Amino acid sequence: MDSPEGDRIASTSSPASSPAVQESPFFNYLSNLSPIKSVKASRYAPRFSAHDFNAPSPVFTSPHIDLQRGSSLLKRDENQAAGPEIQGQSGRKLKDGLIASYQKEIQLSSPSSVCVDDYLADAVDLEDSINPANLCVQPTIGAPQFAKVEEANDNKTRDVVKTCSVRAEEDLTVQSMNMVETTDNQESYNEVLEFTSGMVNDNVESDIFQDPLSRAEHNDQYMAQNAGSQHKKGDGNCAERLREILSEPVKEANQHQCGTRRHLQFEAAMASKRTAICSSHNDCNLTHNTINSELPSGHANTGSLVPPHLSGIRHAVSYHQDITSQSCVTPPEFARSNQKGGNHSISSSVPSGIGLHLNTIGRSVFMGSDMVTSKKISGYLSSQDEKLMPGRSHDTAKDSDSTSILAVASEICVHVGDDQPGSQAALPTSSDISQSTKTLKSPLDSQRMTLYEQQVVQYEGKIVASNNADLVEELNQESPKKKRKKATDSSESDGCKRCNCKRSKCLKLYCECFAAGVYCVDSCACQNCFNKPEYEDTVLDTRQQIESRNPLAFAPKIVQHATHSSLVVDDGNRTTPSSARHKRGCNCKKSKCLKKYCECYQANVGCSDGCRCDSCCNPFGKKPESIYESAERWRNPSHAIKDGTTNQFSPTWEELADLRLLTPSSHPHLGMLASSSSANVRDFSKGALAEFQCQSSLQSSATYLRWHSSPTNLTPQHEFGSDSALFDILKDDNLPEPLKDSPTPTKAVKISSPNKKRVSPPQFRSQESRSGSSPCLRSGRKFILQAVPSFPPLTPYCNSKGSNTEIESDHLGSTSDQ
DNA sequence: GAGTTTGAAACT
DNA sequence: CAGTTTCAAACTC
Repeated sequence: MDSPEGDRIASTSSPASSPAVQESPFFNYLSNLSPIKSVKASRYAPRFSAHDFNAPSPVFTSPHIDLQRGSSLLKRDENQAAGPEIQGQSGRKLKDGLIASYQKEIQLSSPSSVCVDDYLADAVDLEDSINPANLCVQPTIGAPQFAKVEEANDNKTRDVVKTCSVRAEEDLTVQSMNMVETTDNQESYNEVLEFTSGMVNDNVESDIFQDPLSRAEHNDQYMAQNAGSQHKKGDGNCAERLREILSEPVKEANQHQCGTRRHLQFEAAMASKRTAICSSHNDCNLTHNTINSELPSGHANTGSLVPPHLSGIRHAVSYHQDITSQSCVTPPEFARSNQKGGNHSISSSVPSGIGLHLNTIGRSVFMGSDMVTSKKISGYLSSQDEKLMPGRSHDTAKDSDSTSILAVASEICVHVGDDQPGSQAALPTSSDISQSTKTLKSPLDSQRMTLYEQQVVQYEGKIVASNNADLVEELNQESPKKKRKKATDSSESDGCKRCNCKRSKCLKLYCECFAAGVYCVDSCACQNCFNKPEYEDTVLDTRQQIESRNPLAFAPKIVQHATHSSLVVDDGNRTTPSSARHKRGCNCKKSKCLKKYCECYQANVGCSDGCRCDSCCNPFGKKPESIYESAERWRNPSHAIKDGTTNQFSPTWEELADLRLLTPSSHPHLGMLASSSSANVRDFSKGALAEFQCQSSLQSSATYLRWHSSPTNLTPQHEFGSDSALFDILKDDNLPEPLKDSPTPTKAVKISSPNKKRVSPPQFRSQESRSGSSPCLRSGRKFILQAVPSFPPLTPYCNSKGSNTEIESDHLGSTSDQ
């Protein structure tokens, strides 16, 4: 795993490419990967070629390594004209030394998003920030510029433009690369390398990252001394140009130095936004300077490591490749990913973590690779941006980028669905979204894509947000007058948040926009709204306050339980149609989880034992009835009537056994039988389904009872599959009897009821004591135990994910063989 | 569109 | 931590 990276580094460490190295097999290998014919050969054209988006073959299994490696290789390929051999070297040392620290920072910065960040850390990758290949993303941002450059016949003009671009690059390596590009002789390469090396060191130790202007000047000096005349010419202009362009951004640069990574990303996003403006003035390449200028001093030394880079324009393409590499896990999706190309750049923002104000993603992430899409959309958006969002849509690139991101996100959603069938219910229309995104028209899309972004985040962290289904539809509803109407019309598309806040100033979680991590838009009907870019500081402060109370306050409410295998997902299990669950669970008392008052229902996910809802009839999956409730219901069938459920249930074990057949099972042996019934269920309309499930609520609970009452029975995977916690029951079954008894129900209940309102087990225990060895009691105890880890969303998701998944899969394997 | 219902968020 | 209040979305008319 490491060897490729190391090899690559080693190979690139000798940019001069000594004959020995060049003739080495490894060098040949690298050459094949990214044949660099000539320094000046087709500098830009190749960048837009389709192969730029081809992901490296999944030679290596490690996502992380692959990401870096693949991205670097691709980047090199993309940047073939830029002398890739050099690109990595200048920053190599810095990168190697900082990767660890960066990842560490990521982990520390957002406990809840550790998994996501960690997962993306590589993708976001230092290499990306260091790698000159990032240049290949520039065209994405400043496509007009590059087109201009490409069309320019005057080499000097082109060089000047490029040099300016180089100046704008925060990555010194990039600068050196461009310098190299403008230089034909090998000596210049060496000089550049030396210079770059020095610059890297300087930047590491100085605030040069924070001051693009000084950097530009620095470069100017250096160029004047070391570079050719054309460089001099361009450099001087560049410095001035930079000064002009950056004057405003720099003013704002140091305003926000909260130091939190999330904040940084937000800043970066804003910087990118400003950069987009610059791009419109053919100064797109200054973006990263702007970004850097906003980096908190604390991050200055690790400038290239700071996520803002990731959300920068340049990274779009290269990062998309990273994502693509990730997609190698699912080859079919991988191909799709490639098609989407830079859309994956959205993920670059993902590392932001849960708290990221997601609007910024759209701004910060310039979709780079999806040039075609961007261009297509930009034309349309440009005509509407100012119309619909005069204060925000400063350039079409931004929106087009966002739109592309949306498409990417949707694409990723598809991945999620494929990768994790369990998410299908949570993301029922991921494919639809993908299609819908193709026709996105409104600039609001860029503002409202955050749910998709969330999905990306969730995907990265095995967290899946629902609510994306009909977002596009609502997004297309542009009339502010119909805000409320829209929300109603798009009831299915609960993803879109157009708040109507009157008293919260849109700075509380009451505000759906704020809660979703997006700024309010003009279409919102809110009053006295502070959730706007103008009040960025206020928003961020408020967010921090809220997060201080609840670190996961801005986390997606719908989480993908990583434990769910395909066994559970597609079986139409009424109780748990999907592994996606509401993070905290609902607390419905009257709506029976049949209305959008219920967050679970609203998210199109089933209730789980994390919910405290009463009389749950959630058509997407009812809350597993506690053993106590089941027992109560069993003892007092009238309760079913009281709850609105029919009294079809007869508390006899025989009938329960029959009822069990009605519960679709993911069990390999039961699945077919169960699927038939589940298929019928799926044919029901939603309401009918709800009713059906409501009526069968007892059946489900009965199933539970039956399972636990008959240890020798087939494993109740279909029920357990819905919730990883349920597998603990099975695990418990495997425990020696003494161990089984050891966990006290009290403890279990405590843990299992994050909201502290779940049914307490004491009653059940009393029942158990009465029943003695009754299977029912036994199962009840187990159920309580299993409920312990039921919904651990408050803990870093990935922490328990892996182990749970392993355990679950192992257990499934073992139990299914039973 | 106004008023009511509902449940999450915030507060005490 | 439990109860209460506030809030805004969802819903009804």
